[in-house]
Amino acid sequence: MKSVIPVTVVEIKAACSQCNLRELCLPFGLDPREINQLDELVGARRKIKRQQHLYRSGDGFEAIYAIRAGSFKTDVILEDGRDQVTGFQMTGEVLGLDGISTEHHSCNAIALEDSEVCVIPFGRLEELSRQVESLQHQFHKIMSREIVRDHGVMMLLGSMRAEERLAAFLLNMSQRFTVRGFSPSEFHLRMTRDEIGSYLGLKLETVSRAFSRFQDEGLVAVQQKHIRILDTPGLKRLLNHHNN
Amino acid sequence: MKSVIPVTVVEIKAACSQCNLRELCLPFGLDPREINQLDELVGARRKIKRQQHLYRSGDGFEAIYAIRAGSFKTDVILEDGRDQVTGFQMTGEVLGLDGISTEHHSCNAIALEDSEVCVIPFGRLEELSRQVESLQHQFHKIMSREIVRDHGVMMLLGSMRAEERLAAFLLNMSQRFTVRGFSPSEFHLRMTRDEIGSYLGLKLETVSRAFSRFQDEGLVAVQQKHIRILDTPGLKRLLNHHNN
DNA sequence: AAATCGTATTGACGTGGATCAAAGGGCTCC
DNA sequence: GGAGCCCTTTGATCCACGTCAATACGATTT
Repeated sequence: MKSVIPVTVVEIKAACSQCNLRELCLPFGLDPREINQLDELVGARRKIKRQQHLYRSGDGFEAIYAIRAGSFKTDVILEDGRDQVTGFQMTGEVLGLDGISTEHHSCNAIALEDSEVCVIPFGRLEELSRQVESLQHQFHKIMSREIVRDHGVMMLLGSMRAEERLAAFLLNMSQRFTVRGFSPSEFHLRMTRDEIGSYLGLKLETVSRAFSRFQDEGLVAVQQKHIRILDTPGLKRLLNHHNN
Repeated sequence: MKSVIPVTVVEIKAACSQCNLRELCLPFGLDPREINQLDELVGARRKIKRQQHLYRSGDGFEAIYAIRAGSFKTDVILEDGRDQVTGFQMTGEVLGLDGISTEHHSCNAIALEDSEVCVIPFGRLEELSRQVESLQHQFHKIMSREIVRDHGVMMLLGSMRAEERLAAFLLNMSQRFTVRGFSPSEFHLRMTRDEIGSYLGLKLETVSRAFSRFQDEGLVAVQQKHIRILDTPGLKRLLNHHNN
């Protein structure tokens, strides 16, 4: 348990204009004046400890969240207990879009590590995006991107074999780390094999075995959650040249 | 081939105000004056013959489409030829949202039968939804609904067995027919076993066998594409009581 | 530094759905 | 209204992944 530390005002209030993630996030494409307007509506930041929920399925929907630091998973749970991880989210990505349709969230968002989000009250976002065309458009792009991403996951779940799924996953992670200024070839996964498996529609043992196979073939070096990609073209080949 | 019939003006121009699908579609929640504004931006209707593309992956994005009559499938195709059906769309549903994120479509939309869509130029939709709050909100709901739907498909593909997937599919179709005023228990599928299989991540033989099993168990009566659901609770039981 | 617990790896074996194959059956298009 | 072709069904066999089980590893706690 953390001891009680006085929180300074600058920490409480989000400020897109100062944020180095703004090129990935909602402010993308806005001019400085417009970003200031966005600053005014973005509420306080909220810290979420590892394993804690940002929101739960069924919660009323009031805001969307931009990830300021850390990472999350989203999942859906069936009555009989089965669950499916629907995505992993990194800094600059937006959480909570599922809640718009029914005014209630339809999935759970759980922090994979101690994280921080910017709270964006949705009513006020709609209001501002009626005034700021570029914000409106960027928001629509973010929603559309989520739809396109989901189609990619369907392709993966519906038509790929285990090793292809894992290769696609690793390449995707690599690409997203790269965009954020990290190494494309070496990174730390924040999720367990079980969570990767759930996302990829595989059992954790199958994920583990696929990692081992990749390691044997010299494609990656795996040490628990630490991944070093040794042969990116090799991984890509696994995806495209499916022996049909 | 239909003979050449002179097309009247009222047929050419879409008119949401006259459309019996407006409660399912973009005009939902708008007052009569607002619907008239929407009428003005919705372009001509466009007829798409069975098996023809409404748009293709890679096409530039200019408009979204509301299905006025008929039905569609969307699919994604990989370089190696594998394809994945990402959805089936019915009247009142909106197609093309995938194109917003990159200004290009990322999937194909193909008519399952002779169909007709209303063309909604996207730039003008954004413009109007800056002025009409209820339109803006309805549009956001439609996009969000698509995201939630996709999560459901991921759940299906990632954690369900073949018969559960087909049961979920049938119940979903039934529900959507019901909303449109058709029988919940008796309907005609417009897609082939192969397309159902692609959507559900199964081979067509598996789909066919699952249908036969359902028939043997008295859950449904299947005659090619004509489906009669005999035991809805039975199908639901298949879904929820997964013997874990 | 030992104890504990969650996470990961690896092996042996079972099975659900894929694959291969063949035979009808019903649309579609002349 | 008939020919051809696509679609569907069903059977036999195979294999990728799931299941069950044991062990090992690493991080955290005490």
